[in-house]
Amino acid sequence: MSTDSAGRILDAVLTLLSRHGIGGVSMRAVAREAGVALGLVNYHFTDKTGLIAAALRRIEEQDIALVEPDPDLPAAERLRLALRRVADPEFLTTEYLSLRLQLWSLAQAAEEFERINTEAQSRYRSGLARLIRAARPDLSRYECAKRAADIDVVQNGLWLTSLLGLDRAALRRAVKLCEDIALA
Amino acid sequence: MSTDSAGRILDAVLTLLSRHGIGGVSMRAVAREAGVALGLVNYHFTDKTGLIAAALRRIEEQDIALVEPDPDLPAAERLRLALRRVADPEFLTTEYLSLRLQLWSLAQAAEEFERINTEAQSRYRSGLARLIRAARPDLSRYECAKRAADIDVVQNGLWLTSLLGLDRAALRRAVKLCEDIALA
DNA sequence: CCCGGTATTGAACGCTCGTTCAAACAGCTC
DNA sequence: GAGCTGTTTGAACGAGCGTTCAATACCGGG
Repeated sequence: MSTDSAGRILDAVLTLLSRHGIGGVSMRAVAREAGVALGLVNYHFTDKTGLIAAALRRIEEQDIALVEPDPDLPAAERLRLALRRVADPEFLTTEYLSLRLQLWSLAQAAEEFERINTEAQSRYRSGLARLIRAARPDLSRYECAKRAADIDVVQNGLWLTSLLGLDRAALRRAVKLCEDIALA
Repeated sequence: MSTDSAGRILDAVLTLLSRHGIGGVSMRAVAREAGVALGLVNYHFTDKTGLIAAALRRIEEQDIALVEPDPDLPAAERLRLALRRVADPEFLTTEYLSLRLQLWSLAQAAEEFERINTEAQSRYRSGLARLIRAARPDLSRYECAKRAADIDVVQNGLWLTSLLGLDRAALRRAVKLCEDIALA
């Protein structure tokens, strides 16, 4: 939770996005949720598109942090940690998953949103490839990128499917599948 | 493409949903896209929620048909066909993929949408399990359901990731992964 | 104490939204 | 052709939307 008004407004956007989808995000609803006056939203952010883009960038930063864990750990441990963290109860809440889904689906609404999305996706994937390479220096850079792409597919499926209802056992099997791909 | 006005209206909803997301679907935009007057939309469908729910049901039927292929083929062939069809160029167009994404993200907007989604998902998964069981009668019913769940994860990831940009080789590897899971 | 700029407020604007409805139109039977 | 039933039209309504803006509150430095 943020304390400055701009931060509270961004938090409000993400909360509403997750709760009701883009249809629930109006300038008035955002102001109400953030506990500020309507005019303040347009004071901090030029327009609605800029507001949503700022909220999008804020959440994407958290994603990148997923594949940049504690550098003091041994490489293999860092990789395993990163692969398991996507299935953490912390990230598999309905709020967070539906927020992710809403962010993805925003891409169709404006070109800027799509650019932010694909950029974050490729940053995430190359971060993952770097982790694999550190844990498995015997593999070529190309092979690591390939495996990162395959893991990305399974992880995206894991997120999406668990939003639609996925049992715990299937979830564990998916995480195991990712580890197998990374370390095969 | 439909010829009756109600069908043309549903087509218009799906077109607009895929093109601009839910934000692009207004009663007026739907009427314009379908080439009918505004009032006719509310004549065929009680309100906007009912309209979108009807469009949702229409597209889900196509999905179920994916796992119910030609019953004359041998079981193993039917399974392989179903697994490959999700990666067909016919289904991997941006229009269709972004439509799928929009449908998923609609679940947050109304309880009815969410119910339609999860219901279709479980119908699809059990259809897939039935195909696996027919191809591999030696497996237990439970094992087939497990494999269907695993394949569902990878397929969902395949769809979602290819919307964000996935190379052809990674796509082929994902399809192969599904076949390996089914026939292992 | 007052001044400067930054932060914040809420009323007001024009616009689009979803819904309603009386009217017109089409196809049909008698 | 009159009458009936089911379609189709577009104007109208009130509500909510994003944006603008003059007015107010806050606050550190002169």
